[in-house]
Order: sequence, then structure tokens, then C-alpha cells
Amino acid sequence: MRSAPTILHLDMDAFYASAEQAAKPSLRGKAVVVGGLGPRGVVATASYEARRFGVHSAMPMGQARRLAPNAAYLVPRFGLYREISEQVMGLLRELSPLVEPLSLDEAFVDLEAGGVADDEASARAVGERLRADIRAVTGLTGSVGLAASKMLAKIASEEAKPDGLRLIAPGTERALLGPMSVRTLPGVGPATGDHLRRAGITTVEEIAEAGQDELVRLLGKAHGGSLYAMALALDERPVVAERESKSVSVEDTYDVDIHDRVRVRAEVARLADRCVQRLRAAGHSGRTIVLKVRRFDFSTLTRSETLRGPTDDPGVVREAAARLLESVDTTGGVRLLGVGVSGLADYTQEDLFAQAQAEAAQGEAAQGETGGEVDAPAPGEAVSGEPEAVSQAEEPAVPVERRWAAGIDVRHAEYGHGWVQGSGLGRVTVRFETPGSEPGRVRTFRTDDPKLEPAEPLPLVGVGTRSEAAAGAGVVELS
DNA sequence: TCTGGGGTCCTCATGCCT
DNA sequence: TCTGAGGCATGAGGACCC
Repeated sequence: MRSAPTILHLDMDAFYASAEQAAKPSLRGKAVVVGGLGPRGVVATASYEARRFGVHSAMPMGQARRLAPNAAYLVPRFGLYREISEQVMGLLRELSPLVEPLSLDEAFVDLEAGGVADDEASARAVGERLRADIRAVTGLTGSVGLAASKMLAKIASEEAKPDGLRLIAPGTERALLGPMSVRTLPGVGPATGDHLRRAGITTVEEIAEAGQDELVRLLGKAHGGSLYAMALALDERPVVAERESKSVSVEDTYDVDIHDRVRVRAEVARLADRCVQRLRAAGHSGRTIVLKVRRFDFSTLTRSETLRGPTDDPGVVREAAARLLESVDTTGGVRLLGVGVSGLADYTQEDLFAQAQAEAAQGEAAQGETGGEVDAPAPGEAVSGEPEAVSQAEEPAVPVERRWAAGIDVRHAEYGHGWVQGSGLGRVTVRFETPGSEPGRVRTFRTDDPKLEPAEPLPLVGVGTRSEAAAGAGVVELS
């Protein structure tokens, strides 16, 4: 391990919820919950105000609504979060070429590789400057952890939350980790935590005391070995800038279990097509097709098939998924279906050739069946659409009632920019405000009002003043 | 209370090949 | 020709992470 705390871990605070609060002045300081709004949705992020009611990530939405009935419930807008994330990652890359994003709101940075920090004081200064820059550029707050390894930097940022910085000085790691719960260590979830508890191990110190042999006996070679090392604060994992993805998958949970086998087949075909779209967008082809089925009782099974060579041909993936489905009993109903491709490769000339052939053949076969392809969205998607969900070019010729998911941006010909606060019974309620404005007024329209249309999110900083955006996100105003 | 979506990694079983 | 060991690929499932 290094002798200086030059690994930085950044974690944006309540990221999705904070972004929504920054975009919607009327929600600042209020309980905000972002997640799937359908009957089977779960919480993606809760604002700190909502957390006071006991709402947290991965909680079923129904439970969250019971705990915090007056919170604002919004669908996630990944386009907006991705834009903010790119700004933040850009700031990190100014510090070092070695930046490892873990998700939209989290990343490791190797400060030593960037030559910007080589001791405690310089690392701390870099961390504080980064937090100020993030605030100025995005209006949001992030917490920074600094330590000599990835594991410790991540634990440090967790301790720093919200809106703080924590540095773990080399030499103090074991004393700090010792009394912490085993669940603090990466890779210890509910199952492993239970397993260890049954063996009388609840703290990091007790893992270290148990010894490597005992850990390996309890958890297996890989898991036990790495956990023992982590408990001794040994973590040599480097910061890796480029990570190749290993699989691509799509899945849908349905609001109501599907019993009809014909419908199940149609959904699997639809998912296969979506999966191939994603695969192609990433510039990949793949060899192994995976079908995932979660049944009515939440039991999950997967079936997979490895082809002779990689493909990105929708027909091939669809057929393989359909074959796999034949080996699965779906009587009783399914709540989730998924299709994935792994064993990824880059495009090959053969793929392109095969694809061109298949598309030519498919063009003939597909005549007359397009009506079925653009059916109403799956129930699981019905309420989770970003603006494009209601404005896609592939809309059927017969107009359907427009869906206004809570939280999406809209523009009204007379009243300007706003966001959907709620909809139902043929009405949609819109609050007219922008990131830089005062909290705005609410108006209600018919869902088919021609003056109302989906809009792109506005930038969080730059529309109004920078300090307004920062204050709205609950941070100290910059002087 | 009733459990999303998109990933990664690990373990174990099985079959084939040498 | 038979048998067993070991390596490898494949398939299924589980745990974990954000």
C-alpha cells in the first residue's frame, strides 16, 4: 500500500434527488424521492429530507409513500444526470489521467498519477478545491474520501457524507477499521454479513482475529481471502481508467404478472431487439445469449446458450432467446423477463455481412407485423418514461393518450418551461419554474392540450445565478 | 413491506478432451 | 482398451454493487 493518501473517492450526495432539487426550486429543502413510480417500483435515491422519514434506496415505493406521504415522487431523468456526471468527471480528469468511474455519481482518482498530490496536505487541498469546483460548475455537493487505497478512500467518503471531506492518515487504518461492522467492507452484503454473524464475527477486528484459514473455510478461497486482506487494511487494487464491459442486458418488471405464453414470447422478442440495439450502440457483438425469468413467487432462473461465433444480429438473438424460453415453465405467471448478451467481441466483417443478409431476409418477413412491434409500452415502462417516451418517432399512427410522468420537463406555449407535478383522469398538473427562478406557480391542463409538450432539461447552473443554484442544493453560498 | 435495472464476480456441476 | 486425473468450456445460480 502507498505511504500517502493519494487515492481520492468522490461520491455525490443523494445525487438524483439533489439534481432534481437543483432543477426545481419549489423542491429545495423538501423531501424528494426518485425511483420507479409503478406498483413494483423501488427508490433509487431519497433526498436527505426524505431520509429523515426512514426512506432509503432500494426500498419498495409503496413503503416509501407510507413513510413520507407528502414527499415529491419523481421518475429518474438519466439524461440530465448523465450531463451533470460528465461535467463532474471532466473536473476529475483535470486532476489525473487515472479516473475510474463506478457509476454516474461516484469515481476513484489516482492523484499520484496526476502529479497533483504527494502528501497529506496537498491531497487535502486538492480534495477541497475539487468540492468547490463541483459546487460552482454543477450547483451540487459531493463528498470526498482520501486514503492510501481504494477501499479506505471509499470508506472515508462514506464517513464524510454529506458535503464533507475525510482523510484517513496512513498508519491509522487498522485502528479505525477495527470496531466497524463487517458490512463496512466492500463485498459484504446481507448474505455474507449473516454468514459471518452466525460464526460469531460482527466487526472488522474479529475478521482479522479469525485468521485467513477460517475466512476461506467460511466464505471460499476468493471471497474469504480478499476479505481477510481488507480487514488488515490491505488493498492493492489499482485505479483502472478503462474498463471494458463484459455483458449487455435489458430487463422489464411488469406491473402485473404475465400468464399468457404468447405474450411472454412477444415480450422476450421485444427485449431481444432492445438488447441488440444497446449492443450495437456500444459497438459490440456477443456469443452467449442469456434469458432471465423471474416468476410470480420471485424465484429467478436463467438459461443461456453459447453460439459458435459472436453476433449482433437481432434475428439470431431473438431466436436463441425464444429457444431458451421453451425450456422454462412459466405457468403461474412471470413478473420479470430479461435478455442479455455476454462473451462480448468487437465488430467483425463476418458479423456485418451476416447482419446485412439477415436484415434483407427480415425485411420481407416483417411486412405487415409492424403494428405489433410498437404496441403500447409494457406496464413496467408506462410511468417511467423520460420525455422521449412520449415523443418517439416510432409512435403508432393511431394517436394514444399522452403520458406525463411526474418530474419530466415540459414547455407550454403560453407559460413557458415547467415540470409535471402529477397527472391522472385526463388532467396534468404543471409547475412553471426553472433552475434559476423563484419557486413557480402550478397550473392544470388537459393531458391532450396541444400547447403543452415535453422539453429538454435546462442547465442547472448558468440560467440563473451560480449562487442561487448552489444555495438551492442546500450548500453554503460561495462568496 | 414485498422487493428495479444494469452490471460484475465467484462457485459449483457437468461434459468433453487429452 | 479401459480408467483416472486434470484442464477447459459451458451453464446455472447466488451475492454484491450503485
